[in-house]
Amino acid sequence: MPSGKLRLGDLQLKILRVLWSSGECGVTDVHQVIGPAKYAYTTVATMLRKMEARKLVAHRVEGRRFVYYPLVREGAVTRSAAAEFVDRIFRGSLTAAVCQLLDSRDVSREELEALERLIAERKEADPPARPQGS
Amino acid sequence: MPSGKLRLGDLQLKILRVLWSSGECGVTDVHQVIGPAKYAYTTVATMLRKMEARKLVAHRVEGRRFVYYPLVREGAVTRSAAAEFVDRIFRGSLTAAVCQLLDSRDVSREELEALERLIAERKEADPPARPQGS
DNA sequence: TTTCTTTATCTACCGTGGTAATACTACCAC
DNA sequence: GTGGTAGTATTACCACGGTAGATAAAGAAA
Repeated sequence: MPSGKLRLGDLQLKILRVLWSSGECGVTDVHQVIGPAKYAYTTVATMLRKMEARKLVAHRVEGRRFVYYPLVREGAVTRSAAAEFVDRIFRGSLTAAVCQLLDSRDVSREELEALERLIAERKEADPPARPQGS
Repeated sequence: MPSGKLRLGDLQLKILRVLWSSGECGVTDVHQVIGPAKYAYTTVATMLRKMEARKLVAHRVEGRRFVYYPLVREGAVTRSAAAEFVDRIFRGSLTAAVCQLLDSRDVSREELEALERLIAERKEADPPARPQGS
C-alpha cells in the first residue's frame, strides 16, 4: 500500500515545516527555527536522520554540513492527514467531520462565510449530474 | 485539563466504538465484534487493561467476567481529535482544514449541500454582535 | 475426580516518536 | 603542532500502541 504510512509526529511536522518554507537547510538552521530552548541540537539531528531513513527527507553534503531537504510535499502530508482523519475518526463521513470541526472551536462569522464560499466554489466546479454541456 | 492526552490508537478506537454502541460488554464480546480473525483474544484483553490504566475505560466484575464500560464519551474523543487535527496540521486554520478535507476525497453534491446547511445553521445560532453568552 | 473450557494475568517483544548525552572528527585559529 | 569549535555519528533510554504466547485459576462437563 503506497498510500500508507504518512503519519507524522509533532516534531517531525515542525521540522518539515521549516524545510518546506526554506526549501532546504542545515541542522543548525532547523534547530534555530524550531527553538533552541525547546529542543537540544542532537534531538533535531537525530530526528532528521530518522526521517531520512523513512524517506521523508534527504540530505546532501556541503562541506562539513548536511543540508536537508524535504522529500514529501506539504500538500501530500496535509491531504493524507485529512483523509486519515475522516476515515479514522468519522469512518469516512465528511459531514460528520466538518460538523465536529465547527463544534470543536469558536468559529468567527468571517470564517463561516469563507467556508460558504469554499463550498459554493466546489459546487460550481464539480457539477455531478449535468446533462447539458457547459 | 480538558485539552489533555486523548490521542487514541486504531485499536483503541475500535474497542471504544464497541463499548459506545453496547454500553458495556465483556472482553469476549469486544473481541467478537472487532474481529476474532484480525486480533487475538489476549490482544484485546491487554489493550483493555492498558486503556483502563489510562482511564479510558473501567470494568466491573460479573461472576468471573470483566465487564468493561467506557469512561470517555464519543463526543469528547471526536471533539478532541478534531481540535488536534486543526491545530496540528493546519495550525489552527479551520478554513484551511476544511479546504483540504474537501480536496482529499470525492464529495457528492448531497454532502456539499448538507455542509451548506450546517454552516447556515451555525451562522444563525451565532449572531455576530451579542454580548450575552449561553 | 479428572479433564476441558473459559477467562484473566503475566511477561515479553517490536516499531516508532521523542529525547539527549557522549563520542568522534575535521577544520580554524593560534 | 594544540586547542577550541562546529558538525556528525553512536548509543541509549523512555513512552506507548500493538501484538500475543504462556500460565494460572475457576467453573463446567465427563
